[in-house]
Amino acid sequence: MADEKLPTQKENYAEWYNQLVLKAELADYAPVRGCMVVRPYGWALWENITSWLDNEFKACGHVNAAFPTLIPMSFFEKEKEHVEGFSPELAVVTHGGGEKLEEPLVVRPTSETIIGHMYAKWIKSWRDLPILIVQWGSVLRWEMRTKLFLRTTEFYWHEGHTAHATKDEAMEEMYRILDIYEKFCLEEAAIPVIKGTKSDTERFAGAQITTSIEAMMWDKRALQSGTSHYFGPNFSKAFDIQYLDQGNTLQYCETTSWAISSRIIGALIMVHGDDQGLVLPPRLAPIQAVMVPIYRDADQKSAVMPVVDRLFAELKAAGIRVKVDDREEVTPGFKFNDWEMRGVPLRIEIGPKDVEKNSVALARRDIPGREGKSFVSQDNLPATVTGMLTTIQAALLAKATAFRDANIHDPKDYEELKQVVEDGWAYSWWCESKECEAKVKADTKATTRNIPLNQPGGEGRCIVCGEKATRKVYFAKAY
RNA sequence: CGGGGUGUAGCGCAGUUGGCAGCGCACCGCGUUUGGGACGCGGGGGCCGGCGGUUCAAGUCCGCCCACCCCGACCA
Repeated sequence: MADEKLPTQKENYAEWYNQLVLKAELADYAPVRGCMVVRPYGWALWENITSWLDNEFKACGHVNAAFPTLIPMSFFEKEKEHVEGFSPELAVVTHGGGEKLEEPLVVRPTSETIIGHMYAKWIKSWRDLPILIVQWGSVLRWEMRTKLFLRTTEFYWHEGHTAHATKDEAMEEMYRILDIYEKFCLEEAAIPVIKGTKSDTERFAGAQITTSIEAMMWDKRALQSGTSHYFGPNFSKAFDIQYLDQGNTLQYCETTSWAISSRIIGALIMVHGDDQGLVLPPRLAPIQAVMVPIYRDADQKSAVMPVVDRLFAELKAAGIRVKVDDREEVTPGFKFNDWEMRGVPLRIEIGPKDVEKNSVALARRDIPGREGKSFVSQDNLPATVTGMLTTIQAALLAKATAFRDANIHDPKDYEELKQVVEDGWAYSWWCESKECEAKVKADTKATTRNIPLNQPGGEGRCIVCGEKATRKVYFAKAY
């Protein structure tokens, strides 16, 4: 239960975030360092995220499956970049059944290797392709610094792993998924994102191309909110994933993988949250509207509650995720604050005056205080509420988009870039050299986020070295 | 791994020259309250992070260890 005020976002953003996660009962610290317990409210939110994505994946031919948590250590050594990228953060099982294992087992940090191994068994012919499998589960990465949802030792996600006959098909798959991720962020999470390609230094270990969607948090830092990778034949060669083509020639498969993790919940918190707490987009909110009955005594209660019950039934029948807060031990005022902390998009207050006037009071979470309150008729309440939820969903996206756009700058020179990334993003021409990228990082701590797919065209001069550049990139400090 | 900090009731903390372990919130009971975080009265709850040492006596002094949090180098 929310028992205290949060620090404001300006006072202490990190502390605002931590306390919000705990007080909104999204998650709690687990007894193991860096691990979290996702509480029922947080998991309900996650389920709304996963079920939407699951539907989208299935709609374009993907199927779900499950692979083991434990992976032979030797699998990780088969792809050079992959093992180099992941070995620092592997958790390794050395004992089982009271005895030392002959070969250590890795708790999966991602499943390319074991899935590659299985694909090699399953794929013989061009007729077996493509394989489009998604695994829902959790993975473990030994992180040095953790933060609830944003970076935890164990986190939840889906990982899509696909194998194709040709490069074109694999590339198409990578971009198809990136589009789904973008659609999810815009339409469900109300988070504007930028689709783009990662630089070589920011690429996934073992990938030929890594694409990402990048979002701006309230503190103007960037959060990579989803990734989609093209591996070319890297993993196929490491794991012997080969097929016979129509001409009876043995070919290596082209593979991809892609993921959105429970980190996206951190993005929802940081993009929409305010000093009162969480603000959830209606399409993902576990509770879209909460009803708070108001009465002084038994007489008023017996007048109010039948109306509450009737309206609740109507709203529920209309498919709205609605809850009645009928707790007796706390005051309405407390409930207002409590549900605001939890980010419920719409509050419906019903008291004696409303019973008399056939009205209810609606309070929008995204517009705090009096301005967000309106008094509407009880007639056709489901339609009114549905309309309001749609309005709120759109308002959140519009607000987040305006905020992001206002904080992306096009610095004139390197000096200005250094200032800009202190409190925003820079969108600049870049020669794509590691040296210039490293210089920016060393000088400012900002990294390249991605090279957007959507380019202005033409060419310019690298913001760092002044050499010819053909593409623009986003520089920002990132989570 | 480096720097900083904290470990005492579920949470937040106080605890003096070493001398019966406390306060606020939360929790339980009863009553009054209820349109923006109500109040009164009465309760329950402790291996004081762990181990060792000093002492008649340790939450307090000394040593070692452990854990967690915050700030830096890697990552979705």
